[in-house]
Amino acid sequence: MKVASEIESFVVHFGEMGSRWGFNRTVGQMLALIVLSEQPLNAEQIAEMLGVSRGNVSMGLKELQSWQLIRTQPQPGDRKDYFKPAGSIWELALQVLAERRKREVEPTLSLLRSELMNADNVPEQQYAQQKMQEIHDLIELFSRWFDDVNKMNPESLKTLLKLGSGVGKVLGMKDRLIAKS
Amino acid sequence: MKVASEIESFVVHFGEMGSRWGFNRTVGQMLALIVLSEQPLNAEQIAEMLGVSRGNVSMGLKELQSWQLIRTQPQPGDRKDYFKPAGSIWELALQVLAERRKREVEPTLSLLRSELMNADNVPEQQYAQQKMQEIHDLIELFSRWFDDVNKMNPESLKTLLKLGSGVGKVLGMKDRLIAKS
DNA sequence: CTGAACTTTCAGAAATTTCTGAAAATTATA
DNA sequence: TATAATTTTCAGAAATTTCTGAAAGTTCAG
Repeated sequence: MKVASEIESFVVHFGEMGSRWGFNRTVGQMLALIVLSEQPLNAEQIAEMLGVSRGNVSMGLKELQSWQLIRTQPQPGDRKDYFKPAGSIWELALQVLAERRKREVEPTLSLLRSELMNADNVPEQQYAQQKMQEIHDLIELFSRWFDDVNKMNPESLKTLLKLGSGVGKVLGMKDRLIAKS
Repeated sequence: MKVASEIESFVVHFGEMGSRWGFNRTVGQMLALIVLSEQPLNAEQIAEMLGVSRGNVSMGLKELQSWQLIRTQPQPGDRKDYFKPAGSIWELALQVLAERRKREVEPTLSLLRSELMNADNVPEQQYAQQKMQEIHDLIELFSRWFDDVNKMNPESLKTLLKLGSGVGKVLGMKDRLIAKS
């Protein structure tokens, strides 16, 4: 791989991690490279730096665009497409979560809803149906929570995350507070 | 697959999803089956129901145990191992998240820390290093948050999730509240 | 229009992951 | 201790995913 060795190990590692986040090794490495590069990169540069084929890079770029993680930046006097991250690190992370929810969580919720809708009322399936209901409710709770906090501005969100379970202490006071207001 | 058809489609779907959560299709299906089954199941029953080999089930059970998602339950008068979920749906979900953090997030944080530690101070890498620092800080923030809320009891956690960004409104009142207490 | 520059496509090859099933290992019973 | 019941292991087979690179497609300047 033709990048500074300090960066290489991160790019490689990020490739491995990428596969946990819904895209394959090479796509993960491509994203890492684009994020760490101050200048936008073209397909040929990426292929060269990662030592993979031009065709593979083309497919990977398409995938990263479908995730809305990168976008093109026209370079004056050059017909090639140059790519840069579609937002800040923070925005990219939220975008990955949002996209995964759309691609994975929504279909699961739909399936569970329709299963529970058409459920026959036979005793030997009641236990399974109850578990499916619990799973549905849990996923929906997480999903709604994410949807909600995703709308917050990054600074508020950071504050919220830093507070963590400390929020619980504040919550305990909420009723009292509201009564006083 | 030898299970009620209402359950089958969920088990199959859960298998697909499982692969996004760190284990393969069959392991995902095995977990779904064990979770939906009121009675503990033995390896032979699972192999039979999913139509996979006994050896495959043995490996899958080992994996689910290493994730601490299932445990054995001795059945009087039967030498076979019978498996059941290691906790409630809620506990299993948190366990998957906790395990993934241990297996994926921690190594990434370590790598980033050591990269940033040994970073040379050469100008052409400053941008990349700054991005790595941002990624590190973001991951650490999420990680700490999760660690923290993971310690909450399920009921408080549910309340917190339901409140979502509504917490923001309460937070704005926090200083005032504390001043009054 | 023509042709050079660039990108995309996709069939087959390569790499990787998962699965099988028979043999080895383990465990309990008599 | 012998043996029957059960689980684990793992080499090779099968399935799946990813990658290559040449051909087809697109775009645009002249």
